[in-house]
This record gives sequence, structure tokens and C-alpha cells, in this order.
Amino acid sequence: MAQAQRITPRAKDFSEWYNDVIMQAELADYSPVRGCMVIRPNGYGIWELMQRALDDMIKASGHQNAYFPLFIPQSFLAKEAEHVEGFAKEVALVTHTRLKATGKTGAAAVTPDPESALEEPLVVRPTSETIIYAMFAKWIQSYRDLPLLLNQWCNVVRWERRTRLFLRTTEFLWQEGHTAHADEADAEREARLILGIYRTFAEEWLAMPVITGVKTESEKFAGALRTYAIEALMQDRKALQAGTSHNLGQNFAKAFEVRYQTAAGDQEYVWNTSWGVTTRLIGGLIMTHSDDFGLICPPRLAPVQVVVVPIWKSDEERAQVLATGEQLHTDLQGAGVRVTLDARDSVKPGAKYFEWEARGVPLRLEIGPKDLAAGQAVGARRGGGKAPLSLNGIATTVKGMLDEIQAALLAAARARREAASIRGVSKQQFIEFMRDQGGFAYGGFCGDAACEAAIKEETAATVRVLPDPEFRSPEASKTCMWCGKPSIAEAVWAQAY
RNA sequence: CGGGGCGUGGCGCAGUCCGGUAGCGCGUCUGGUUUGGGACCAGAAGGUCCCGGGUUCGAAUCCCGGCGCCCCGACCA
Repeated sequence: MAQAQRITPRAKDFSEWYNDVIMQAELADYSPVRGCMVIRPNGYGIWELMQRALDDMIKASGHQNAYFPLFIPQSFLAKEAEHVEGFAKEVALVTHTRLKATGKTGAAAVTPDPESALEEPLVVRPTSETIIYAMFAKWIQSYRDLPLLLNQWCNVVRWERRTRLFLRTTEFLWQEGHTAHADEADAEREARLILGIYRTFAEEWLAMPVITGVKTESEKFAGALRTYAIEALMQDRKALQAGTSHNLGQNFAKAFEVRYQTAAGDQEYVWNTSWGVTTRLIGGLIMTHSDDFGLICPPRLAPVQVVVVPIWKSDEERAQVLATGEQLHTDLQGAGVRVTLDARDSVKPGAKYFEWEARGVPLRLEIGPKDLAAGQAVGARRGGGKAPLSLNGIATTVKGMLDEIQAALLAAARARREAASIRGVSKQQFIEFMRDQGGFAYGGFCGDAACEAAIKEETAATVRVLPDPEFRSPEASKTCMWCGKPSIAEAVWAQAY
């Protein structure tokens, strides 16, 4: 048997490997517009499954979906000081509403019609806080209108200097939740509730273990009081911020005059939260699980969970094998399994194996004449392991295997993360760890932004989160790992995407 | 915006140093034989060599200018 060829034999580094996986799995492609991404059916299928699952969770916790405009008056963005500071450098602007034909062709064919210049330019939303809170101001009058719990699925545009497929594209798809509450405690509860949902979603659906916690001042969202995040560790030992939930305090309420009358008759500003996850999650999924043969997709998010590959020699065998294959397809589909029968006769079975492996399909069922005679199919798991499976009750068997694969992926990812984590390091160990290996380093932190900046300067590592109790070290250091001053909290450090 | 690399059929590349008929592999199409880990044979289609200028009898190749993409930094989901 020929040695299996890896899809990325020439990949020199992780980035190259990452791009190869995306291309080979047909998840996405570059678009004619720099930094924008075309999401292909295989990648979009994953996104749709994510949307469905997360949308269910968001609604189950009392939120409703709504939709707000793509365009935001430029002045809206400027109403909250930190917010405008954070986004001004990366917004796309609409300044005209018409083009004028010049009579030429090519690049000079059209020019913005000066007659159509907008009095006030519109920004293409980089996030929707401003336009949503402008509407909240209209909708909220009384404490009886609170809490207001909304979510929207949409696209946003951020003109980043440098882009990376899925991780940072000029335009990306996301879900952004926006809520208004009567008091700080309720807003805080909401921000925490969503963080928990994100964590559950990441672990149960993406099979991507995350640590939760709060961001430092320097890493928080522009305009927030506090930012909470889920942070995952990729196979190259770099961290990925996979979702954020912000307690916005009353910053936006004050900027947009979102007030309500209390039961006692007083006028109070509301407390807001906002939270989101993006198509970046697909990048996280890829970098958490895949290997040199291509994508490894957790079964619950696999657009195709099972591929049936028939094998035959004669026409007679072909007819028999295909008949069984179709039956198998019907049975699995009936059992709620996303299954494809690859009946192409111009491609040999081996070629099909590689193709579906690169696309991340978790389980392959091979059926040939020998299997028909034995009343079985050969089940091959993505990532290794082949075993004959009886055709009797195969749908149940398959569902069980998909569950096992899902669980195994999470366990493997968690084991990798823990193997790449160190606790209670000295300054010197920390420097060497970040230089030679990378990963999550837990250590005491004085809370001083200057200390944080110095660490970033010297090691390229940033505070990912000040972890929640569950993730803290049993014996957290009492002093700052860097400067030795008293520690205000344990911090998780890593080099990050 | 700095540093590095690269632009040649759909994809991946050679050819560039040293100017002389534009090539290879994969893919595609046709026909046939094949089909338990990337099939084989025969035939065929497919190219403004990133763009503009210059040098030259002659430019993918040399010179000048531009554009674009990828990677590494800074900014960020």
C-alpha cells in the first residue's frame, strides 16, 4: 500500500498549513476584494449549523431576534468617546449615492457623482451598539419595558490592516446581542449568562475547550465597563479569543439618552450588555482539530457526518452495492444523520477517501461485494480506526460512533491545551516558555498596565483573561510574576491571534 | 505602514542569472480499459508570461515606474 500523501507536504509553518486545510476542504476562498472572504458551501454549512445551535440557546434564554440597518450615520459612532476611539480607524464610509458614467471604459468608466455626495457620510457598521441604542432610546420608557433582550445575525465590516481567512476578514458574519437592564446587577447577570452559553456552545458543539474570565482594561471592548471572554488554545499554542460578552455599564445609555422611569417615578439610565461570536469560530474549529490530511470537523457541526463509499468491479456488483448504498443512505437519513452517498463512477474509492477526509467528514462507510456477503460495512473514522459494522441496526451504531467522536475530539483538545499550559512560573521561566514553546501561562499579576505593556513588548504575550475561579490554579501566586509586587489576580497569558 | 517572498493555461510550478519557436505536473474534454487507499493508455482543448514604458533585429527573461497577492510585525473578533 502506498504511503498516504499528506495534503500539505510542503507546508513550512502553521499559517501555510491553515490555508491549505481551508483550500483543500473547500471551506472558503479569497475574493477579488482584498481581505474579504468567500465562504464556500462546505464552510457555510458549518456556519449554518453553528447558527442553528447557538440561536436555539440564545432564544431558550429569553432573547429575541431583530434586525438593524447596515448603515449608521457617522455622527452616531462619535457619541461614545471610547467607542469612536476604538473603531474610527477601521470603518468603511459611504459618501456618495450615485456614479456618473464618463464615456470611457475600464477603471475610468465611472466616477462618484459629485451631485450625489451625502451631507453626512454613513459608516458601514463595524458593530451595532450605536444604532441599536438609538432605537432603544425610543422603545424604552418604563421599568416595565426592561429587560429588553435582543439579538441579531448579520454581517459587519472592519477595515483591518491585515486579514486572515476566517480569523480576521474585512467583512465577517456574526451574531450580536444587545440588551438593556434596570440595574447593574441584572446587566452583570446577563453578561455572565451569555458567557456561560458561549462556553457551553464552544465545548459541546465545536469540541473546543475554553477558559472563561474577565479582560484587563487594555484588552476590553471600546466603550465597555467590563469585557468577559472565552479563550481557546490552538494547536500551534497560540490563543484565540473565541467570543466576548460585555457589560457596557451606562456608557451608551448616557450617550444615547436611553432612560426609563422607575417604579418610584425617577428617571434612570439603563444598563446595557452586548456580546457576539463570529465566523472566527470556524477558524478556531479548524485550528483546534485538523491535521495534515485536512479538516477534522466535530460531528455535530459537520455538514456531512457520514459518507458512504461503494466499491465494485463488475456491473452486477455495481448494481448490488449501489442498491445497498442507497438503502443505507435512506436509513441513516431517516435516523437524522447527515449522510452522502458518493456514487461517482469516474473516481476510484481511494481518491474518494482522500477527498472526504480533506473535507473533514467524521465517518466513512465503505461497502463492497465482500461486505455485502458478510452483511456489514467497513466504518473508518476520520483521524484513524477502521472496523466492520453490521448492517443490522447500523443507524444506531453510527449515531453512537458520532457521539464518541465528538467526545473524543473535545477530550483530545483539552489534553493538548493542558499539556501546553504552565502554572506558577517565575519571570525567567515565563520568558523562556513564551520564546521556546508558547501556550497558556498562569501567573500572578499586579494589574498595572505598564507591567502588561512591558510583558507584551518583551514576550509578545498578552493577558488573555483573569480566569474565573474554576480555572484558577489551586495555589495562585501572591505576587506578580513579572514585577514581584502584590498580585491582584491570577492572569492567563499567551501569544494570541 | 515597515521587513521578507511571489505574480507564467483552471491549480501547482520550471524557465529569468546568461534575451532567440512558452514548457512540465495535476485538473478538464473524447474514446477505451479500470475501480478494497489518490488508475492507465491514446488523443484533444486551454496562455494579454500582472500592467505601463524603455533597451534590442528580437523581451517571460535586461532597465525604469506602477499594481496585486501571500507571509512576518504594528492595529484588531
